[in-house]
Amino acid sequence: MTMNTTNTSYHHGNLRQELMDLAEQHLINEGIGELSLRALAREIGVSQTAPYRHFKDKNALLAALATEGFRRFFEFCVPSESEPRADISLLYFGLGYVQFAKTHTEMFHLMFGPVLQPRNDYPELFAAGREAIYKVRAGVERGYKTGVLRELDDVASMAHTVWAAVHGVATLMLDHGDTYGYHRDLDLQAEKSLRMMIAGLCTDPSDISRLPSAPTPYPPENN
Amino acid sequence: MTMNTTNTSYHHGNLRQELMDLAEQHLINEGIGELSLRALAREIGVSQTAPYRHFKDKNALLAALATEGFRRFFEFCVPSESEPRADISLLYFGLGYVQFAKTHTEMFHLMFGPVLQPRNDYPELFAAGREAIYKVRAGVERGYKTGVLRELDDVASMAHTVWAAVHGVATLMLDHGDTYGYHRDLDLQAEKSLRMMIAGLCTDPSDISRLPSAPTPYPPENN
DNA sequence: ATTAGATATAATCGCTGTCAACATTGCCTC
DNA sequence: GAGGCAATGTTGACAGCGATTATATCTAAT
Repeated sequence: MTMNTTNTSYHHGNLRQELMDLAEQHLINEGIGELSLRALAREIGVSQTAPYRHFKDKNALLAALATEGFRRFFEFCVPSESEPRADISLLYFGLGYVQFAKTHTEMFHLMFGPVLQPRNDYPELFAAGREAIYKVRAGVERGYKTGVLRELDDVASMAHTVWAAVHGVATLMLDHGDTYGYHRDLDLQAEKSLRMMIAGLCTDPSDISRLPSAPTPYPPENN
Repeated sequence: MTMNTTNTSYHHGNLRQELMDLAEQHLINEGIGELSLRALAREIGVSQTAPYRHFKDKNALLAALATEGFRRFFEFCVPSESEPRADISLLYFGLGYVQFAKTHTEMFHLMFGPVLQPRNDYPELFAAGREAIYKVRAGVERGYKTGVLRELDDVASMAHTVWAAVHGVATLMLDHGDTYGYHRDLDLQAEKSLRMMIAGLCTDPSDISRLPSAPTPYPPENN
C-alpha cells in the first residue's frame, strides 16, 4: 500500500502515514476503544515512543484520522452537488451520509461522536465539520431560490434542520439497528425516513416517492 | 441519600446501590471515559475488587446505570402521553427528549451511544429501548386514527422516522453544538428543527408555529 | 457449626505518557 | 567534501492508572 514496508533502515521514513493507515485498519476491525498506540508501534516494528515524534498523544492521531475521514466523506457526497434540483440534491446528500455511516461505521463514530470533543483542541477537524455544514447551506439556499423548499426559516436554521434529519437517520441506523429489530431492512427504512423528512420540508410534500431514486450504486468508486 | 454511608462493619450492606449512585455522579461530572471502578471503590472505602461481587465487569455496571436512566427518561416524557392531539404529543415527546439529552448529557450518551453495544449482552437495557419505541408507535397510531399525521407508511416505519428526527436534533445539539457556532441559541434552534420536521409529517404542514408551546417548564419536577 | 455471600489481599497484565541518553540519517552550509 | 545541526528513531526505565483473576478471609444468617 505505502511504499516501503520492508524498509530495514534505521529511519522508517514514512512512519506518520503508516501509523495512520494501520490505525484505520484497527479502527475498522476492533473499534475506537481498542486502538492502542503501543500495539500500532509493535505491529509496525518500531519502538513504543516513536509515534510520539509524530503525534502529541493518542487523541492527536485520532483527530488526524478523523480529519482524513472528512476528506473521504466529502468525496462520498460530491455527486449530490452536481444534481440541479435542490431537494433531490439534499436527498442524495442524505443517502451518501447514511451510506458512509454504514460502510465506515467506526470512522463515522470517530468523526461525529463525542470522542474528540471539545473541538477547540482540533482546529483542522473543526474546520472540516464546518465545511460540511456550508455544503448543506448551499443546498438549502438553492432550494429557496428555486422555490423547491418551503421557506420556513433562515438558511442556517433550515440547514441545521436538514442536517439533523440526515444525522438522525444515520446514527439511529448505526446505534440502534438491533433495537429496532433484525427483521427489518434497515437500509430501506433509512431511505424511507430520509425521503419522508425531506419531502416534508419541500413546498410540495405530496409523495415520498416523488423524489427519484439515486443513481445506483450511489457512491462513486472510492472504497 | 442511601441509608448507611458511615457503615463501619465489614459488610457494606448496600454496596451495589451506592456504587451506582456514585457512578452516576462521576458520570455527570467527568464523563463516561473517566469513570473507573477503582476510583469508585476507593471513594466508597472498599477494596478494589469488591465491586466485582455485584457487577460482572465495568460494562455491567454501566448497563445497569443506563437501564435506570431509561426509567427516568420515561418519566421525563410522560407528560407527552396525556396530550390528546397526536402531533402535539409527538412534539412534546421530542422536546422532552431534547431536554433530557441536554440536562443528562452523559447519561444520554451512555443510553443511546455506541458504548454498550451490541445490546444482546444487556437484555434489560434492550427491553428498555424497545419500550421507548412502543411509546412512539402508540403516538403515531393515534395520529393516523385521528387523521393528524399523513399516512405515508406503516406505523413502524413512521415511528422510526419520528424517532430519527427527534434523535437527530438531540444528538446534533450535544455533539456538534460548537461546530454550529456559539452565537446561536441551540435550544431554540433545536425546538425549531423539531417543529419543522414534525409539521412536515402532518396532514396540514402549513405553519411551524401552529403547534403550540409546551407547558413551561416542560419536564416535571424530577431532577 | 456450617455455609453461602461479601469483602480483602495480592498479583498479573496492559496501556498512556514522560524522560534521559544515545544512534542514525539527511540536509544545509561553508 | 567536511562539519554540524535538526529531525527521526532506539533503548530502557518509570510513574500512574486501570481491568480482571485467583485465593484467602470474614460475617451473617440458617
